[in-house]
Amino acid sequence: MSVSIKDVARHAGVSVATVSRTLSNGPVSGETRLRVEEAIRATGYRPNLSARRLRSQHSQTIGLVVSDIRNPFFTAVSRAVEEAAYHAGMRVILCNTDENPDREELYLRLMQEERVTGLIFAPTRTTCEALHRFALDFPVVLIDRSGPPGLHDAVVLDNAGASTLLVDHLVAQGYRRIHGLFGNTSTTGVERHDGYAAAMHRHGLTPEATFIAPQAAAAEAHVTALLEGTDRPEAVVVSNGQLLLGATRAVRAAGLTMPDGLAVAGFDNETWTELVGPGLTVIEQPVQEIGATAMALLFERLERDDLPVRKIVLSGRCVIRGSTAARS
Amino acid sequence: MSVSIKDVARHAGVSVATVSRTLSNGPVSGETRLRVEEAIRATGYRPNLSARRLRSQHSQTIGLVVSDIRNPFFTAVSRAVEEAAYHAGMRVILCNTDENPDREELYLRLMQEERVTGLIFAPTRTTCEALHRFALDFPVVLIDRSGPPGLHDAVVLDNAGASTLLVDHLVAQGYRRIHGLFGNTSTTGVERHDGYAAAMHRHGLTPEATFIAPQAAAAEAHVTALLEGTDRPEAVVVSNGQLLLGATRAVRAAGLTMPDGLAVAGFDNETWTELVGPGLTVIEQPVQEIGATAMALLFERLERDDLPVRKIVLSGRCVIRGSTAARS
DNA sequence: ATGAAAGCGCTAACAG
DNA sequence: CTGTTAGCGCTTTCAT
Repeated sequence: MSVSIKDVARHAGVSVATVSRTLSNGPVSGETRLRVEEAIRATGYRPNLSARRLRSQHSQTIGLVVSDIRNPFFTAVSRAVEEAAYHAGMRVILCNTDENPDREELYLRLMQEERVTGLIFAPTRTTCEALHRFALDFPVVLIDRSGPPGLHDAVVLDNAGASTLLVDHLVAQGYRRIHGLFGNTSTTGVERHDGYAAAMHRHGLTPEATFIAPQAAAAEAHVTALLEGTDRPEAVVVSNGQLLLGATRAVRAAGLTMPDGLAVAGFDNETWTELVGPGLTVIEQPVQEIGATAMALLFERLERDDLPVRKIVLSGRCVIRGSTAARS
Repeated sequence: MSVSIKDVARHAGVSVATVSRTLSNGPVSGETRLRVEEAIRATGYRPNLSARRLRSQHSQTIGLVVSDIRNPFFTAVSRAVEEAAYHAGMRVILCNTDENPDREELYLRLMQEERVTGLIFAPTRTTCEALHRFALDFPVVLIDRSGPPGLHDAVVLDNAGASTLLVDHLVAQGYRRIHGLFGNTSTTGVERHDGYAAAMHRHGLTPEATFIAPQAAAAEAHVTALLEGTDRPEAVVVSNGQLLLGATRAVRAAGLTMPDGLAVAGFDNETWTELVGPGLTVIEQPVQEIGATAMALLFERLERDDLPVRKIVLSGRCVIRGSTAARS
């Protein structure tokens, strides 16, 4: 058994209340304080957070539930969240759902049992729609994907706008037959598709889009098929880092180069996009800011729960590289 | 205030003990059980984990303290750890230290206050040596870096052996003037250096190694200087993914290609190493296995605390790619 | 300034 | 099978 406040009290010859006061800088005489501090050192006492939380009724804990921390987007966001938590004296519980609704549900329950102070959540479409059923009694901020409007605060990218940037750029570079590849589990994929389709129409072009599982292998298979097909597209727009990876592999495996064989543009400015071939044109998301803003929204709502529901839409930046060089 | 076991008891017309028994599948009559379950549903009751932990005196929580979750090595390890925890019904608290000893100390204290069941820890050299001072009363498994022998269980890569693989390969490919670049904050860097130096000597070559801060920018600056210098090396061995990134950038920035301008070999089989230039020759670490093994050691020690201290040394796999093609 | 005592939500004896 | 009760470690009145 570990040493408790009682042991410290005994050691210092005072009551537990006095120890507690010393710990919280309450009213304690200088001499007593010294004795208590000495006793703490001697016993190696460390407060028990479970007991504190039970007594104080707040957990000082933020939940962070994402699909997969290995996705660099979430990795970066999680660092920003942890940083903000650290400065607010809070801790973070991290959960990976693999976009699996069952696991999302399990972890939402866990968040309730932990009595988290607040939750930052990137839900699948499925759970997003069912979120109201959970009767969560702490504030939730959605990131990356937003739910039915008006229910929860959210921080998202201007997905449609970002797609537009990519399509406009490709068109300006002389590309016409531009295929789109989008993830099929999140609202993000849908929004990016819609922006793509709208931009294509505006340019008088015909969108040709496919929704696929958000994994590199799926994208690789699909792009390989496109490249082997009879009417190979000139360019492809790809809706996230994983799919971009698959597309890149497919182009290389086909022995082609960018942009001659296929121009490629996508989302997520991951480390490697700068290094592969002529560099990949991508939308850079303000990842750090997304995490920090989510935490800021959370803290504001904890202060005042009568705030209107806010949806913060941040813009992506188009990083232009060689994979979309002007069509010759 | 959230609903407690008391509210459920009142709602069901039973005592709190009966509710508790129902929750833990204790001896409760079928009819009562139904009434309680109904009450739980009606009230939306969720057990309070702080209270449970206080009462039961175990936290069902694993601490995971790493330098930076954005480092893909730790990202992958953390997923393996979380997976094992998930299956054992445990939670994971994740902390990033940025290799900062102050922050390490703070988080070690937090681990004590959380009364974690066990800790998985990648310490800096500084903290590693001072670890015994903390009097941690839970098992610790070190990963990636091991401390003074005999104190804590550890799961590490055969770093020296992996360096040897790289040097032997480079020499076999015809390279002689092979420079080494190693991180200066962890024991890992030291071991990789030692393996490199020993292998060089064995081949009758002179090691020329530098220890630098484990950041891409530092490696980029250093390799740029090497390339601009009068006696440019033929090849470089680089001790982790971040440094590898910096080295790659430097080669590109100098307008050179691999391996003609500079052959490059390093550690960590990150996604992009396959895609950049002719592909990078790297040591692939069994990341998933490292995390899983660390958790296995932890659980074993929880079962029996009289086990001898174990250090599991896993071998890396050398993935040969174009960046070290035979010297012409 | 200090101590005694209640109680946060829960589980585990112990009684019945 | 079920209820009563004590107590996990801590903070916070309420006295003194």
